[in-house]
Amino acid sequence: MAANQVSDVFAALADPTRRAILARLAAGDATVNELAEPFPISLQAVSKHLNVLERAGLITRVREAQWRRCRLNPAPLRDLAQWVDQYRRLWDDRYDTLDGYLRELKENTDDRDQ
Amino acid sequence: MAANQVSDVFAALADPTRRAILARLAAGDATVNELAEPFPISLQAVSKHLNVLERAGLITRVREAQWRRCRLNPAPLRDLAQWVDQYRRLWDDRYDTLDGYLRELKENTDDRDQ
DNA sequence: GTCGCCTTCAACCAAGTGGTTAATTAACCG
DNA sequence: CGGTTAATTAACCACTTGGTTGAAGGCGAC
Repeated sequence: MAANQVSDVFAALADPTRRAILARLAAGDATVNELAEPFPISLQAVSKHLNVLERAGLITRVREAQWRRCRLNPAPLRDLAQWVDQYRRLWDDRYDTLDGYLRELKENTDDRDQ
Repeated sequence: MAANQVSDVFAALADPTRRAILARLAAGDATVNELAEPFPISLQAVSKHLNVLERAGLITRVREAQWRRCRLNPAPLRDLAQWVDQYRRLWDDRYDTLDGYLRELKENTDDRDQ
């Protein structure tokens, strides 16, 4: 995962509306109208949020007749879980020494990005 | 974890400089000057980044003589790991049915925030 | 083709962000 | 006390962001 992609994913998740959209999409695909329905903002604003999520790779949109169906793409979330796992030893008491050694080894080889 | 705190943590992590500062602090406490040294930006800019990290709860600063020592606080990262774990079933094949049931049960009780 | 629905594009606005330089505060040292 | 070092605050700037309204594009139905 390149550094700017990490930034894009974090930035996308920094907005509560976008997190709510993701939560909705976790339950299944939806159209833009369906996604916009719960929010007190304009459809255009939701469309902008979807652009941000798409640029971050968190969703994909496919044309389906006159609708554009949105689908959650979990890959960046998986990468995020890996990223935060770099820091697990800082809070996880059950993080044993061998496990810690392996993770730090991994940090120093694959994980050149912060 | 309140919704705005989640947002603050994600927003704080959306900047590569701030992620690099966290990575440095994971190796041990440091002063502002020590943290600023690797970056091509002014000390004041680093100080601003530290404010953002502090507001997000990711670091704490304590006065020590004429220095101000920065320390990483892993709690928000732990919360983040929990947040992203809500979505684990979407990418993890080894996510079995019982585990899934327990997690969704948990989502519907503690995790009212998106 | 024309109407209507779903969605996006364009232009704008207020507020926030990441950076700068200059000034200020805080603490130690002589 | 005065000087030095560490760090923050203040004021400013260019750019981004999240929202708005209005216009336009795509597609199906008639």
